[in-house]
Amino acid sequence: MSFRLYDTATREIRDFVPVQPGKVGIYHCGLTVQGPPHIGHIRKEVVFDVLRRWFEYQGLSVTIVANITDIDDKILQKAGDAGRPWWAWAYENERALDAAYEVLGCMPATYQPRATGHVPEMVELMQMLIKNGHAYPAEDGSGDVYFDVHSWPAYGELSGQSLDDMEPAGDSEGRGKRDPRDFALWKGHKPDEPESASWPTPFGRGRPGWHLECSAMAAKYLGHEFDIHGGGIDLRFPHHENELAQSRAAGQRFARFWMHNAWVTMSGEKMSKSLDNSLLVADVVRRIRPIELRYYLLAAHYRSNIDFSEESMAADAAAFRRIEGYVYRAMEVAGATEPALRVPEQFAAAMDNDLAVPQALSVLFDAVREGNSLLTAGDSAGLAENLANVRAMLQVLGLDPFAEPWLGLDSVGSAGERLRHVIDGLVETILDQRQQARARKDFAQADALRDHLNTLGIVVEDGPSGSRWYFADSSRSAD
RNA sequence: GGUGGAGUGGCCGAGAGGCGAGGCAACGGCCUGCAAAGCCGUCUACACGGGUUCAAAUCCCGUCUCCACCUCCA
Repeated sequence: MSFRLYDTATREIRDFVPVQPGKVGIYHCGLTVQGPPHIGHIRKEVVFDVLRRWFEYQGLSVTIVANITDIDDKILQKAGDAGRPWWAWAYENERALDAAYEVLGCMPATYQPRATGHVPEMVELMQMLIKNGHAYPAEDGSGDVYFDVHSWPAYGELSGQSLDDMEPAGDSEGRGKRDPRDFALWKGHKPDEPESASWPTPFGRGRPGWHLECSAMAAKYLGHEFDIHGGGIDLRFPHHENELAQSRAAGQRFARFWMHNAWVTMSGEKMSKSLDNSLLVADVVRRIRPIELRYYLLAAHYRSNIDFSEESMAADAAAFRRIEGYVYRAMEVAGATEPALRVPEQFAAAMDNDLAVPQALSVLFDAVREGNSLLTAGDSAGLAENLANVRAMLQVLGLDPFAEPWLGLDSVGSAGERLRHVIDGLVETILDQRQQARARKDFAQADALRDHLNTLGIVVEDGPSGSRWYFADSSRSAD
């Protein structure tokens, strides 16, 4: 079975055939770095990270380009409000975004081009569009350049809308547009904006108009025809619609597939700063382990909304711990088993079907149950095979606790490592005392020691080969 | 007004004409000194009203409710 993917443009699931055999080019809209990322932003990264891992599992060479929009109205406004230079503001939030990728185990993009670094490419594109009659400099001398939507009959094809049904742009009055639905390719410099936020062009100083940068950068790094263009579903219109129109009008084929992920909502409503219901990644990972947050964000199908609640996040954390607990116990018995090279067929079939992660997870859970039974039965050969399969599946999802980045994530040459070493020794001393108490059937003393560890947030499990312990709400440790 | 999506058991969440997805929680059993973890079992759901069909959560018609987008948005 081959990989099939839902294409927003055609609203159907189609066979995926790469432009170049053995290679996949993906462009997805990174972020406008106006603020630190919330868990809705990062869901998109997790979705595309799983997509990328699935392609790589199949032996394809993946190129991912994720842009950073580092200049726009809101960046200028927020930086101004904070009394900071716009470029410092943008860069600070870009680093926060990179930190969020890393903490959730997302592999870095092949490249993250910044809008401000690609002004010459945008100018070239505008000149071509003007020459072809698809764009025009504003007639009011503002320095704006607009795309002429009437010049492009296919306009609206991505979002299935026709020009006649569209509401005019809210900001169109008093500007030099021929039609209120024309959109800005370039924004002329305004006297009240910092000089540093403008670049020289044949049409005067100004700055990118948001949509143009993606067309310019996608073509530069992925070519005039590439495989997948992605982003959040809200980008479908206007952003992606406009990109598509620009690039096609400039003679490019552009993306073959459009892939859009759904929201993380709060009580059914979109997460947004204006509603004051955003959950910043940096805050959430203080109270839930990042690997559990990753599980929560990928456990639902990427085209379904996740309505965030503490309860559902806790339930998914418990579900993940079921998997993790098995992997730890099995690793203790089976030793350092490497992940299998191939995932089980049913798992692959689910992933091939438009990244049906929920179904893939049901295959994974079936394997975990079987593995737990093998563990009880003492079938070490069967266990090793099962564990290898489970880890192979987890690696595709970026959730293998024994693979990077989760392995030793919080202990790299740090004071944490030394502390952890000390705690290991202390807990084991107490467990030894408890074992001695159990041996002489002093269960009151044994229980008191276990209760004491419990109050410190340490869970003790007795098994046939001794006791093991782990933190009730953090990473595990084997005895 | 236009475009798109959703409503599934106590909760989360797949599926899309017929064989109980899966997880969390709860309860019962096994295991355990007792627990925990694990295993086995129980809880038979698809917004509402019609229709098609041997058979509908799934298809058709109608209704209700919710969400998103319509040039700032992951």
